[in-house]
Amino acid sequence: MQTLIDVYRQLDVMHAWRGWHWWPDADPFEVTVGCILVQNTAWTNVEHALQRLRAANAFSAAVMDTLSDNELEELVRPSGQYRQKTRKLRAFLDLARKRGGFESLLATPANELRPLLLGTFGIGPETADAIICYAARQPAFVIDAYTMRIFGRLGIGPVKSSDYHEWQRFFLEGLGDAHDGDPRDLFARYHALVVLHAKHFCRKRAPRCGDCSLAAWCPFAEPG
DNA sequence: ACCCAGGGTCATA
DNA sequence: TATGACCATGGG
Repeated sequence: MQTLIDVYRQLDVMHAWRGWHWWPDADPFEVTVGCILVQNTAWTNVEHALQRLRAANAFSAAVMDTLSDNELEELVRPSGQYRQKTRKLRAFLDLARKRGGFESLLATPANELRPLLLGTFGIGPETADAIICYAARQPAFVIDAYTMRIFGRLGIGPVKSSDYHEWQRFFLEGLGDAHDGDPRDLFARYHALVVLHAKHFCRKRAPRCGDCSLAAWCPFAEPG
């Protein structure tokens, strides 16, 4: 039986050469906006929206707040569900303002920040954890459809369940003390690798993951 | 011409 | 609590 750290190391060596890019260096507000825009949406579409926001110089809570609904909708349109997402961004901006600004909000400790985010329209468990992990840079393990798909196929985790917090508990307990160093880095990189891996190897309709080293562990892998 | 993507909300039973 | 409709654009 493979531990979660085993899988992590495997993913790490598999994708290190690929030159994967993620968000750690990006502006926290841009990351936050991306977390909301990417909901059930292909990342390429989000890129287009981010591009437009950049061109409009809308990447601060203060500036975005001055935009009308119509202006914001047009900027965000390529990411799909643009009216919903405008509402969601608006709700987040309201929260930030109530908490003394964006910086102040993200500086709030995770155990206090998470409920605040979850109480905001358009922010569920995954988006909240993604914001805490990648924008606020505080420890949070993000679970998404990819995570459950990959590990479900590997036969690891609460396989029969699709409950977010069951999966999250499984990872937090499983990683527990098995790592050294800052858990923020492990959590952030782990989820990033899962997403990257799934994009390349684990299509939704495919019965199992594609031709990767994890296939050796997959119970559905064809005998080699 | 489909199929679906790094979810979340709301209505119904 | 557990499903299902709905959101909506762009890439494969």
